[in-house]
Amino acid sequence: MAEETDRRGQILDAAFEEFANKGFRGATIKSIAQTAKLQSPALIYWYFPTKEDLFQAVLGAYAPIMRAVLDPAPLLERPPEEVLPLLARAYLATADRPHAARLLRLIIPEIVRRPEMADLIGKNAIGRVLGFLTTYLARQVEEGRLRPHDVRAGARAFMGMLLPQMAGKLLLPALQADGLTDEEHIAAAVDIFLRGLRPDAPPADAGA
Amino acid sequence: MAEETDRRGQILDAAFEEFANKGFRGATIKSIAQTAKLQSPALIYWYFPTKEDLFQAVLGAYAPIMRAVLDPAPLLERPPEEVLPLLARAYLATADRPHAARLLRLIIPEIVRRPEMADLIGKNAIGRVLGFLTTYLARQVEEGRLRPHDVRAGARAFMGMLLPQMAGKLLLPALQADGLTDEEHIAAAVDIFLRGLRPDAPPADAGA
DNA sequence: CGACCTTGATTGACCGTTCAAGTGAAATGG
DNA sequence: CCATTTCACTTGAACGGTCAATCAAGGTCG
Repeated sequence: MAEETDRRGQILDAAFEEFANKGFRGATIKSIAQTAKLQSPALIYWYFPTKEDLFQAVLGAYAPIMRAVLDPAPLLERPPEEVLPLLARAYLATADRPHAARLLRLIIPEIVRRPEMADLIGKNAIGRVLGFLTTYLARQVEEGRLRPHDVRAGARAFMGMLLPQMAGKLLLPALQADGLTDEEHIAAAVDIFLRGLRPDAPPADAGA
Repeated sequence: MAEETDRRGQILDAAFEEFANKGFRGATIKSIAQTAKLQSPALIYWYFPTKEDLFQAVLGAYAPIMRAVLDPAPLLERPPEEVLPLLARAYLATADRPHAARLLRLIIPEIVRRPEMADLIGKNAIGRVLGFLTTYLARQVEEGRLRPHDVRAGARAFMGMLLPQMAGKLLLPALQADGLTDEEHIAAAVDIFLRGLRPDAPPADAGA
């Protein structure tokens, strides 16, 4: 949209859409050229040496879309009652942002087929969110706001609780049949998680 | 393995492996024929009219692998402390069964590209597990073993808590870096979930 | 013989990619 | 001031390769 005058951006946009809809193999140079309204597919090769390079360029150009979700701000000091709903909301909201949703649909199948991409996403995206949550939970345990537990599992569990809802919006519309809204799910999930980790039986010798 | 004498089964096995490794488009009739050690790819067309039909046949032949996970036995009456770990263990164990793992790797990308498959999986597989969990949780709430809550969200949350661990085994080996074992994760997740839904603070005016 | 199975060669479509020829606007030179 | 060269960009046509699918011919049983 914003790139209509810029040929390179025009191609990048079209390639993004085509790759997201049909996958790397399913999207063809010709179909990308058509989506970009080029008169000839050959033009793509003026800007990108190969289809694979175009794919990587699309990834590089649109990856920053996820930055907001991946860098969960300096919330380390805020209490979980505040942080977790915030995180959950930001997380589920990505499925409502068309570009982010398309990026996810683009990435998921490629994770399955390309080990390097699985490594990249595992370490840089999911690993980072999980890493933040892990240190955050550990900190909250230290401060006595959560009971001691395996924070690696805690982080996985919290992130995971949101995944089926996410999948319902992104991939499996059938899951939305029961009409559970994001806010309802977030409220219930955060409630279960927080009650499950509430330090309601502190040891007698707990100091500050 | 068990089908080596049966040509049709031999092709089905090879097609399963190829489709799971390379996807529908990536696997070719020729590569399937090579994997099945056929002298000619044309033989495939004696048993299956088209590549698409072969794909559907593979799905039909190997889908029953997931039956054990999808039909969670008549556990409705057992208490959650018993049922949830059992369910979680059966669920995560599928990633260790090579055939089941391959089936999942086959299905996931096709869910993204084929809306009909998304519908099929959403309703028949995930929907069924979620459905069982929903009615199970509702029953446990009725019997006072869990506190009242939105059971739709509860079911999603519990299933979801296991997903990151599953993903680590199946798709994103990078997530296994922290060395969290299945049993550790199951223990921690079930613990959080059960404490989070423990009916330990009944409202004052709670009736029967 | 005839039903079932197997094969090598082939077809037509489409793929990613290349290429030589063109375009038009800016830079150059007289 | 205009003619000419230059160069970034664009185009249509074509190339070699691979794909799913076809087919006629042969083999192998009962």
